[in-house]
Amino acid sequence: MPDLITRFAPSPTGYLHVGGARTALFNWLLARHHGGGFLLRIEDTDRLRSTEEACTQLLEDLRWLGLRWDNPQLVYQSRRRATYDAIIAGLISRGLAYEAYESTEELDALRRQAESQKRSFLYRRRTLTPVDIDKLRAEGRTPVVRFVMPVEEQRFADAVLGKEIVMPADEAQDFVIRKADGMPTYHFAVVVDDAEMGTTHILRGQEHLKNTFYHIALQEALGYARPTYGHLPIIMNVDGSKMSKRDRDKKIRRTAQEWLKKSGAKVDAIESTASLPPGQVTEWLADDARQLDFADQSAVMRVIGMRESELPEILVHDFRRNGYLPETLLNFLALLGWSPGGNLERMSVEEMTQRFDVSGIGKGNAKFARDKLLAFNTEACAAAPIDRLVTAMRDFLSVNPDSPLTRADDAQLACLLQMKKGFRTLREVEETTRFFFIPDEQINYDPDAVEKVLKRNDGHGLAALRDLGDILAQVSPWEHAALEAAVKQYCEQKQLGLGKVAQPIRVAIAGSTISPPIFESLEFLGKQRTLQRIDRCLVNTHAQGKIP
RNA sequence: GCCCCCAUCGUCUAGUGGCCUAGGAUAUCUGGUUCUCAGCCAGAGGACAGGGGUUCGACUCCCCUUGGGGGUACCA
Repeated sequence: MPDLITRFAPSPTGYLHVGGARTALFNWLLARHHGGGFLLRIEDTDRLRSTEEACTQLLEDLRWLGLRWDNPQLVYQSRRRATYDAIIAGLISRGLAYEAYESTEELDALRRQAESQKRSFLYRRRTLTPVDIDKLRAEGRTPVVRFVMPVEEQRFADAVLGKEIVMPADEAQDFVIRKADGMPTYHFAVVVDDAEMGTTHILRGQEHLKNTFYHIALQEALGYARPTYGHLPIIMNVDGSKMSKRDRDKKIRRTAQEWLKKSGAKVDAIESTASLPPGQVTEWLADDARQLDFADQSAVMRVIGMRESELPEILVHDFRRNGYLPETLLNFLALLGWSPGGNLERMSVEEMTQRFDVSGIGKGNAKFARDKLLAFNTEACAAAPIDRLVTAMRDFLSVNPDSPLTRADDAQLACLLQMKKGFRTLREVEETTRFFFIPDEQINYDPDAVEKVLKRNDGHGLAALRDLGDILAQVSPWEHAALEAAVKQYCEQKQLGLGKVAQPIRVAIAGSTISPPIFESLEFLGKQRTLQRIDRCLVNTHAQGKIP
């Protein structure tokens, strides 16, 4: 057994949040740095929020990031009821825990009352006679179990904050350890499981700072060793708001409402086009508290013409779908709150592991600014060997199955990646090269591009395109060097800059003013398809009139 | 309301009493390169929240104010 054991203990509520990913990463780095163990546990004691699908998604994200856990058998808290119950029975028999019967409403009233007196509400044990208990039970109340918190000062040393955190005796209160539905609360399960799993170090979010007093009191009552605690600062949005999984849903909701207003379409049109059950979108739009699941979100987005890149990236899965490399995300996340010291920033996973140290973790909250992540990703992609990029592209396509690039073979992907070198994300590669894989007749010409490049200046662009169609037809072999030579010769002849000639070809083959370098693009597209697209473009543009 | 944590360029951060006229990254701006987008190259501007102490000397230590964040659940 290694002498340092960390763990990551998420609740399965869907794809992994970047905040959770960072917590996992720090625990993983700490374990790896010391040659210790990193364990995974699923905290699914909230029956309403936990689903099996969510759990699968969570594990998928951790695997994608490369954060491997060491326990082949995952620990699910929901399957450990018997263990918890036995320990709770022991506490009750020792007088360290007891049943309490107040309803939620009664407790709320007490809290409000305390607040009106400008103090905080603390639950302390009230003595109940057997007669009282019979009466409460007769009323049909199901008790919770509360732990008898010792009324004394509690303190622990926080490894991240670098100081002792103290709770004075008069803040002690008896907290719930078993809910009325029989499930343990988080506070109880976390303490028991960490002890049984041999956890020695716990890095977790700062929202748990004050819970730690409950946990150490429980550890003392149960004779467990106290792990080292470190509370991590929280990751915020750039505007200072909390980064929430709901931001995604909110944004889709807002865009859908705008779309409905603008297009004048009915809600059920969205439902039928997206092939969702009738009423689902209607109910979702009517109720702010509702959320669509991932697949349904995508379906709605397709109908209202919303692109993935318009969504706030909150989940690890969002970054995967938008074409970031996992190692880049890890590097960036690590630097959100941790610094190895000095000016070192770009690090491989190995370097991070080597240098990781809890004392280098910052104490203040950090805002999640994407532009720096983008820069990291650009650099990492530029530095990555081509086969790494092909693998990453395959992975990207596996979570973007609608992309026409799924039809490309590995050699083609490698070629695209090389043509687009300097790209920022794999999504950018996808968006700027998908025209290669779309049937010629499905190329849409961007009206602005057609106007600017082909029609403006008395149709010089169109004229050039017509000439080039004939010139390109003569080029052999169909390779970028030969193509370049032919086109440049034409430029010289006509006293034209290359830009005046390349752009019309670009619009003709890609439908827009953006593509990989033009001669390589022509080579990739092939002679026949290039000439077909030029013809089609000429015909289409003529059909719209205004031809010189 | 009550309790707790935190505070360096827009953002992420380096800095642990003199090395700081505060370093890096990113973003921004200006120039250059290029067939588009991106990239690349060169340069510029930009921060120690405020006020008190302590000290020969404070970005660094202490206190207060302000600001930000968290908790205050039979959620985790």
